[in-house]
Amino acid sequence: MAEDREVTIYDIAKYLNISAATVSRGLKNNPMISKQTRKKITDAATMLGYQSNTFASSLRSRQTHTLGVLVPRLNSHFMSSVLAGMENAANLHGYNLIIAQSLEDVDKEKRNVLTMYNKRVDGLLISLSANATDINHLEPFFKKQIPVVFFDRVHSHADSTCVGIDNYDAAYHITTHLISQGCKRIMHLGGNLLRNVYNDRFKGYKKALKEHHLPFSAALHLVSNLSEQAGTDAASYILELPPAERPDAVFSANDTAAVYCMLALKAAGLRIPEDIAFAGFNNDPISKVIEPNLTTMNYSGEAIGNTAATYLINHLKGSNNLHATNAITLRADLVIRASSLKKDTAG
Amino acid sequence: MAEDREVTIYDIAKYLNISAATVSRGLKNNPMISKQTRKKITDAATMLGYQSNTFASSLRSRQTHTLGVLVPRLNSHFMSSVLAGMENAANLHGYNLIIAQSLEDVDKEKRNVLTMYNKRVDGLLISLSANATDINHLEPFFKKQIPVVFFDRVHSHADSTCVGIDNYDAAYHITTHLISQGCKRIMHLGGNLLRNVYNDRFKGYKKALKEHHLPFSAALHLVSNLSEQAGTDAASYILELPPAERPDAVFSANDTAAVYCMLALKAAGLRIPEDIAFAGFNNDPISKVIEPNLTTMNYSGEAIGNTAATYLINHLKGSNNLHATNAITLRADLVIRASSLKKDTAG
DNA sequence: TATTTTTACGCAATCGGTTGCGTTTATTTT
DNA sequence: AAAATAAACGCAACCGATTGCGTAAAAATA
Repeated sequence: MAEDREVTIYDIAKYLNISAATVSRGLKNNPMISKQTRKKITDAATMLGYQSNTFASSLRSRQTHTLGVLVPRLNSHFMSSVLAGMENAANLHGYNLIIAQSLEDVDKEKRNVLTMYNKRVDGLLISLSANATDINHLEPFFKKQIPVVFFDRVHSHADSTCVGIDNYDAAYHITTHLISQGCKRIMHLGGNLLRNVYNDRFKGYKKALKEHHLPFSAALHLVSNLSEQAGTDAASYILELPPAERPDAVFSANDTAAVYCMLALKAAGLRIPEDIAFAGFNNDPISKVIEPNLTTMNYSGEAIGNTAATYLINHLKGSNNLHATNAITLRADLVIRASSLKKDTAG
Repeated sequence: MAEDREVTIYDIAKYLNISAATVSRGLKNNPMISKQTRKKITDAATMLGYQSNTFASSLRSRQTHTLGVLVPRLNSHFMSSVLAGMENAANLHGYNLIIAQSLEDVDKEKRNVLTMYNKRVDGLLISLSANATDINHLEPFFKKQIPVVFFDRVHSHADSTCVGIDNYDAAYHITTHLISQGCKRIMHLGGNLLRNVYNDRFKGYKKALKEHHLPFSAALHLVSNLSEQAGTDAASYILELPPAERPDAVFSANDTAAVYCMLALKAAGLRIPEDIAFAGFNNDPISKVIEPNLTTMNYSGEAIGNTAATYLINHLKGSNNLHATNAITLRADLVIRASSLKKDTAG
């Protein structure tokens, strides 16, 4: 009873007594085919339950309508928002997403890049793993002119565009805010300086210090993976400092480390923000739950994902050009919450 | 200089003066081909920079080595963990993932299912959207014997397997725990009862009540989408109840609603757990940040994702059978934290 | 050495759309 | 009405790997 063979354009052609070529064109709304014929074709297609075979199509046309997405880790609030944004954009334009994670491992990143390449993705969206020192593994893409868009953890390249926020500026503002609250010894919990996001935040932090004639102290700059544990460790570090050398504020490059640092310091009896003010980065859900609520930098992962994917797709469709655009910077705004409010705002 | 054409098995064949058929077989380690020839083939392949064309392969072999993943929302901690688990399993076995989200909309779910079908995924991993009343849209898959594995938000079907936890049992235990702490008026913040996860949790909650001769009151059962807003709304609802009718505990079907309910009640001056105890579900990161820390049900999204994907892949490889297995239940354990500890544990 | 069995490989037909180019039919121009 | 142009469609060769079946060469057996 159930037909085992797939319905093909040849079946439609036979059914309508026309050629398969016409059917193929008709299904793609090729103006070369008359309106009436097109209608007949699409009608017959739905009638017969036709489903286009993407392989045959991709094989011949060399287009997959698939985008590769490579991220360090899938399971973070930020990254899942990015993916949601990308999925929206892709879905809207008839593209699919192949998603893989490098788990912060360059070797896995390389393997995944190769897989994406083999799968002939039409374009690649990538956020680099922590320990990637170069982007030589992307050469096959550049060589074959397959467009690459970096997002968040980017790496400048002549043939591709970067989508993200201005981390330098954001960190500068957040640090300035802490200074405006009267903080003078501001610690920075930073990430791997190989990655632009952490490097830029570090630079923005230093710039703000310098501008306000505050000294930069290496003792107040901790580099870690910004995990929960790293936050807790930072707290221990702070508590072990001689009271006179303790920071009166902490600017963390992400909310997770900030929150877990706060929790440990609160447990040790420190008051926030009176004894030590806090600011994070990301506007992660936990920043609205910790008490006092965490001052942080808000930017939309969904917007980043959506923008990056849309931009890539538009490039593929020829309506814009990656090579002309070096970077797209999205808005990020400082969300001031109780964790950093030392002075009366009424002041 | 740069060759534009792809390197194909024909190039390898020509290079070695053998047939393309032999090359094809040699690349797949077909024992029909002698060891030496195989070696020559693989060597020539890497030498010439050969990359297999998956379309040609898929077109002919009718296998895509791609799994479709369809989830309600990508951006939740739980779901991104699930995806991470799936990605691991898929990557390990040489499979790829095509991921899409339904945004809790059946229509989008239907469209996505169709896309996956068109993309000829080898199998489908799906968690149903909130308002899906049936799974008729999966019929094409069942009809074509393409394996389907449900996870988390499942729907029993003769031809597929469900992977998740025992929500009934988990809710029963969590409610029993609240009762053991002396709570007598336990409210339940539940989700859409169409979905097994919420329905089962509701039933488990009721069973625990009944077993301890506590009356079930519809006034203490709120159904919502369990969002932040829903949690806040639940708090308002509680505060508006006559003091005598107020619950002395809340069991929420997820952590988000629980946490936002707690925040609002705390702001209103209620003490947790003294005035009202709390328990959530999911062990979301926020449950460890809220004060007091939230008692919740912990289960691994990664394990669910990994198990579901692995099981599907094994089925595809023929080493196990979906039809024989109705459901796979993973472990979930109660994590007791301060939000529900009314009695001295030393007691 | 003749014959059977194995082993190793080649032939050629797929899989199902796509597309350059040629051909027919309809429309416009002179 | 004849000629020129445009519109609509068909032919057939792809795209690159897979695989059933056939065959030549090598090994085993008689």
